Amino acid sequence: MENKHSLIADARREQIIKAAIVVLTEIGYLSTSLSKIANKANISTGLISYHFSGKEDLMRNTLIYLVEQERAFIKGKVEPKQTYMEKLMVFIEASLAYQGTNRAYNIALLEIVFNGRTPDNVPYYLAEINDEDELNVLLKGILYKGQEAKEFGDFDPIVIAIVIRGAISASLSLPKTEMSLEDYNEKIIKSVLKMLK
Amino acid sequence: MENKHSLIADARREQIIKAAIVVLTEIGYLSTSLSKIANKANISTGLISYHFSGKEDLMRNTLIYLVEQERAFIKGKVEPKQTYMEKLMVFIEASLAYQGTNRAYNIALLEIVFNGRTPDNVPYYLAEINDEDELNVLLKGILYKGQEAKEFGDFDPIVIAIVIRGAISASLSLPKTEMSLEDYNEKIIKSVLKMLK
DNA sequence: TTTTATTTTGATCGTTCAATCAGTTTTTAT
DNA sequence: ATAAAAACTGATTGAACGATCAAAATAAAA
Repeated sequence: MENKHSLIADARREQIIKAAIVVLTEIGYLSTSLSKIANKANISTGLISYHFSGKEDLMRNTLIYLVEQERAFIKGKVEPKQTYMEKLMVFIEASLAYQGTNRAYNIALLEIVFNGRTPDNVPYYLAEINDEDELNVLLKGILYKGQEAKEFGDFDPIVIAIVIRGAISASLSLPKTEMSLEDYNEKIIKSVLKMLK
Repeated sequence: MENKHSLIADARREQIIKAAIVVLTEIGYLSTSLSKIANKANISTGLISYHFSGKEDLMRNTLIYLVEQERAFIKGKVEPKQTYMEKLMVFIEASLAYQGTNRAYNIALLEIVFNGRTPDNVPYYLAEINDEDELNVLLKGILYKGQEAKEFGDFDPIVIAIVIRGAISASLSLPKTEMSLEDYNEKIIKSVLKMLK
């Protein structure tokens, strides 16, 4: 049904989304307006409404775009690895690296997650989509299969997945003076390994 | 300098803050307006401006109020304990319990943290106040002193503190069907103990 | 009681915003 | 070359908001 691919429209939509990401990062969701996004993209305000059904729709599509970027990056690093131990370590390393090198993307994502709402008016950050979140599924899968393959010991994959993802998220507000991302990565992996015993 | 205590004014300020918490939880920061808060508190809009210098000021004071509530609750549970191991376990348990029984407060806090900004226009969630955060100081202190007292093994208290607080925060979006708070508490403590070895 | 200070109201002002749409330009199809 | 469709502009509209303030009500002080 969604075959209505116009290359021009697709390129324009991506341009608008990228402008939205920049504006969100610069001034936050609260101050972000369609006219500021249009200005950043050097287009008219009406054009945004032409390509998106409204501000909510633009924000939802921007969120989808941001999630997909991160997902593709991490999945691409994890898949080639053979053992589940390697997959897990690369998952953590790639997640931290992505956050470090794409800070603007992460901030924009947070701004949307904590302000945007689903069509039922439920905040994204409270919506139970987290379960279906592909990265969560990937991580839980690694942990579970690693147990089956006797690479890991006994633990609840759901809980450990939550802990690992929490540790990754926290890297955003790492006091830069105290610890580098590399140090943090090393220490997190060390701690995680203890939990897998 | 701040001795200007009028009991009437203080009570009114708290009434406004509590109304703000309810509105924030119900409709989120984005949709929260002074008139909606005034309406919830059954007062006129102008009265809010009389007691607070503006919307930002009200939100900042509401954040302070919310942080203080949680801090007092947790610190009250932790302090009576003797060993650092006990203190740590109670810290986790009390944190989870507070989040479970004060969901509205937690949601309001998140709404402000992810939308409010410091006077320098830095988002709270990116401001490096996290270090100075009293609960963080408390937790890091427990871990550090527990090491000194040979109750715990070798690890970086800063990293472990981040991991533990991340796990606590994540409880907000725990899939209720999959796991109870008690289960989660038990499993988190089990995992944390492994990390302290 | 009278005066003064504090507290409260509610209407109003200027601003910002999302959305709309009539009209223009550009692209595509015939 | 012509017609039709798609892409785009920018001004406008109406709603919501934060802030302000003159005036009213209440409380405190004299």
